[in-house]
Amino acid sequence: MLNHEWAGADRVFHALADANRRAIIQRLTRGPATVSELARLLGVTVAATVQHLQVLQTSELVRSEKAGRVRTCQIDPSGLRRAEEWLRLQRTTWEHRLDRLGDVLGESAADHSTTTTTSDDPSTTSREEPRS
Amino acid sequence: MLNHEWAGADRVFHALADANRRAIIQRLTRGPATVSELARLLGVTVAATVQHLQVLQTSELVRSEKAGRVRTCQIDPSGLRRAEEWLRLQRTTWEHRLDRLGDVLGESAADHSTTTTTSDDPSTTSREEPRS
DNA sequence: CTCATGGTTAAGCATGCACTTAACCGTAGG
DNA sequence: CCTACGGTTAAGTGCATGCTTAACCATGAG
Repeated sequence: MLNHEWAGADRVFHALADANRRAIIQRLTRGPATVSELARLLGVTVAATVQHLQVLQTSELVRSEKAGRVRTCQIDPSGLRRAEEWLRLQRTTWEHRLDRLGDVLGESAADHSTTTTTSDDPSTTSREEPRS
Repeated sequence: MLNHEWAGADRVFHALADANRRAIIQRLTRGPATVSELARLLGVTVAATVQHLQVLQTSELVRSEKAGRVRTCQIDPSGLRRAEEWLRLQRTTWEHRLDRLGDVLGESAADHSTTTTTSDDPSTTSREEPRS
């Protein structure tokens, strides 16, 4: 149930894959910052920072507004939440399977058709994006 | 506090950045699978699948054992947990900041030196990896 | 107006990455 | 032994990515 809309997962995780982008997020959790502040923090050009910010914004990890000629960036929680939920879903699914498996082993402790628990469910999962 | 050891974060998030690797994880939460099963699921070569599995293993997202000539893969929860915790830390840090900000706005509602809450904490965070 | 500051955009480049093919190894089964 | 199957490894290829420089736009200060 609630397979939700893991469409954006690709964007979010791709954004999180870069150390500098994670550093931006980490910084912004402490409070808003301007583009050049972030650039100084990362030790890269302002141009590079802007590119990172574009990625972070399209994945809904960061929001930003322009006041005068200064752009101020801050955290957008929706992206973080999405990633967090995807991970939690995977972990809980895995844990529930272990629970069921424990039940079976507890009830009929004699019969164990062992690791052949595989491949008996053809396509229940429905991939998120079968790649482009 | 508890800045822990976000060293492996780079590996984990890089691993999670690929849609096919996430598909592997998603599949393995339902139960173990062999290499060729995963290859068939992804619609790519067995060779490509092995490469993905190497990435997933070094980031502690998947474990695997070889029995005879068949390698069986399953979830390794430690990687998932690490990623989940990093995200949770960022989100909670951000939320706590909002709380403190709410306190200030509640107590001394008159004085607001507004959005200048920025840049007054030079380097409290200590980057995880200042990039190679 | 003029200059400086903060940001945006466009190439260009070098590296990394996902995938393929192809040769190869090890374990069954006949 | 011989063949088939599951997996591993090594090149090689094409595309994406992260960064830089450089030209450019817009706003604020003198």
